[in-house]
Amino acid sequence: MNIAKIIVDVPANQIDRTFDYLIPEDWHDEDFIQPGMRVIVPFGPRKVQGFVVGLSNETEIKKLKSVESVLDLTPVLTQELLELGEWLRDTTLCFLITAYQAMLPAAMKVKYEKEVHLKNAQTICDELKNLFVNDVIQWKEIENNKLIFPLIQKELKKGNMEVVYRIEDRAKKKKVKVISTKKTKDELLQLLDSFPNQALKQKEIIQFFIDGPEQIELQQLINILDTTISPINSLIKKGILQEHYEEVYRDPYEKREFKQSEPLPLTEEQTKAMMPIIESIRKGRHDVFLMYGVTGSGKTEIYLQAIAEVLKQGKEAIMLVPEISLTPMMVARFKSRFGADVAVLHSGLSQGEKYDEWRKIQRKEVKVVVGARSAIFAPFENLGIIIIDEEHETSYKQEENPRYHARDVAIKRGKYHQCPVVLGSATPSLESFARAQKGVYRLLTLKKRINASVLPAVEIVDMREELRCGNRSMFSKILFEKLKDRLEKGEQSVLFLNRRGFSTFVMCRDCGFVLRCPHCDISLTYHKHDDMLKCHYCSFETRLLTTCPECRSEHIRFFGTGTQKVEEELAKLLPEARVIRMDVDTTSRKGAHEKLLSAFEEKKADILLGTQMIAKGLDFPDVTFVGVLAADSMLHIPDFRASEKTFQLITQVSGRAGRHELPGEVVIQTYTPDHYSIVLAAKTDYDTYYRKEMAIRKLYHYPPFYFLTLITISHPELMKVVDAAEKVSAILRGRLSNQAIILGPVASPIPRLKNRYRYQCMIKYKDEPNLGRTLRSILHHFQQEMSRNDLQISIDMNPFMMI
DNA sequence: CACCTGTTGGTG
DNA sequence: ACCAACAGGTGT
Repeated sequence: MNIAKIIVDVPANQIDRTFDYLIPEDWHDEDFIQPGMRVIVPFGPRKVQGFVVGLSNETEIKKLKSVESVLDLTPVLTQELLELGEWLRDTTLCFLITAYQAMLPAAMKVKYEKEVHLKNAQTICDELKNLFVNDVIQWKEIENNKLIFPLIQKELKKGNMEVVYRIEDRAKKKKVKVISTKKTKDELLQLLDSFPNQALKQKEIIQFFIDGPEQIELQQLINILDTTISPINSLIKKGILQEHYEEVYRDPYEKREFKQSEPLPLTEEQTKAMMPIIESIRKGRHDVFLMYGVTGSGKTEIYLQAIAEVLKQGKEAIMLVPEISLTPMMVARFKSRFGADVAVLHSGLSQGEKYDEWRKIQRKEVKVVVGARSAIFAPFENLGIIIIDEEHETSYKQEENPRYHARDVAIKRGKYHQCPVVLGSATPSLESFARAQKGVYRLLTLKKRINASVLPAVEIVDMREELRCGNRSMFSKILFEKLKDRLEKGEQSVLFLNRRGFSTFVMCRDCGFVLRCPHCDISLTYHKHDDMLKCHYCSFETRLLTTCPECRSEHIRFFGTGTQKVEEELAKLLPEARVIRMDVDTTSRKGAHEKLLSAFEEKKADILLGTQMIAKGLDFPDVTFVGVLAADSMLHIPDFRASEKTFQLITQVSGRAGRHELPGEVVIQTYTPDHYSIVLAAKTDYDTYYRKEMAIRKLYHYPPFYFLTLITISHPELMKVVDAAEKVSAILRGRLSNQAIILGPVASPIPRLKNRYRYQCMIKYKDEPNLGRTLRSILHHFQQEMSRNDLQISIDMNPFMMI
């Protein structure tokens, strides 16, 4: 085997196939190069990263180039993952290289640097020479410089300089300096006597090595002896100490202690739900379970015990949790049960920390992974179970290429490993529940909360009625009463509002002009603390205007309520209440999320006010009241899942109340108190909701009755978009069966985003075996315009975001 | 004919 | 994607 088949890191249509490379002779006999390894190969005039996907002895290519170097000593992708990548390519229409990159931590994607190196320095004038640092200059620094660039080009042509494509592997292992002694303890003792007395610190250090360990981490030594590096360096210079580097893992949880926890006793209902899973694990069967259990019914304990069973069989487990509920609480629960067997992967970690957690998995040093979406690609080779908690969460769908759904990947991997997949939720997605009803998934039901707590009492408040009664504030009378009541009792409340910022739009009272993002066709949100208007879809922000740009009027008013305004309002009405606000604006800093939550847990605040991110998984014993300020804020978005999302959100938020001894109460404020998703969520009547929603989905040809594919076409010029969109739809109509429903082209719900006009086509279909090929040929057809003319066509074969 | 600009084909 | 080679137009 002297030829490697390689997928190179060039995400383009024509390159999305293997290229053959010669394996250098020195690596032949030992089978050094294996499929799944990352390599560097020459590609055209440059060098790129690639993945070895196969080996061979023959090739049709005459003039083979050789593999330049390897980045890994052992494969980073298993055979299973290599095949999984092909499946992803086919099911999500991405490039194979994109699929492979998605499976690995970002640190393993190399960085490309284009540099110019000085070769014959003496022939080059000093002016030019001075630009170079150590005979090197970055291409980026000169490519746009009209004066210098031509001069450099000339020198390149003459051969006095050369272009070098440098590749940087970001996957740097963290190393620490370790200090040890060269001498024996007796020698050290002798040295100590002969040491000058003024070298106090040096003597202390020698004493340390006489009493203590053979070696110690430099930083620790400095801490323990409360010294600096200089006496240590002196001792090294004297040949008494020596330094070397050791590789360590960045452990994000290093400073925390986890008390060992034991399995909790299960209720009868829990046991009944768990047994089929255990059986499936023992028999090595690929069953998909849908565990439908009300909030607080103890699903997590079942997960933990199922995982324990898997570990007993010597196998591994993946547990997926939505990004926002991957709280320290959740991590602690796993770490305290499984100790050092757990790796955690989530977005709060730095690139290096993620890489280290991943490496623990690869080296088989852990058996359990708890993580967000991409943890589904954990390179385990002996999987015993995959669990997806809060199965209905939309964050399991990746909204960029590869546009995969972690649930689908989980089932695919479960099939490969012949292991069970458990989907858990209090509000299952219609897709999953429908499959459970059909018997495709096995349904496990938990109807009771553990520790006998009852589901909270829910009250719906009609805000139109409030307005009629003269209450113009954002709090209904009853919600305010309850807030005050909890405050007096010293119990905690959670307030939920799915809008960040201060005001959701700003309008001129005189002419009705609404301030919009110049790039996005979206109204700007006012943020009070910095007095800025911000676009929540791109990074645009601008100072608040005091006069209307249209009519010069000064009657600019704020409309719509965001979390910042609620916070301000609370400070006015309940000045004694301590409020923690949690939204993207207060949690963007690293660790802020965690800090705010633990402050609330330690009862340093009375009210937790927040968006989306406080809806899931939080479990605080003293929270007895939950207020949903605007239940319909989600209901009116242009998305067929709007009502499903509303139902789920209300149910989830309500579930935060009264989870322990104290009973909980929930108030839901809405302008549409009769909407079934709100009424039924208040009653926690999933079954009725399911039936009602299914009827609507059937009527309007939506999932789970039909499959969807959404094609979004965008371009800076409107005409180009319309033109391309019409062509796309024509191709679809020409190629698909007449059972497929093709909608559009129409302008997208957000018709302009980041300076690009957007049109879309939607396809609803039941069975369309030619769809994949048709879509590929569309991409093929437009590939020139896409690479040259700024046209973008994105195809989502199972969209969750309709904008 | 030098120089700029946009297009086209190929990458093993 | 990125590059090199090519084609065609402009200007001195």
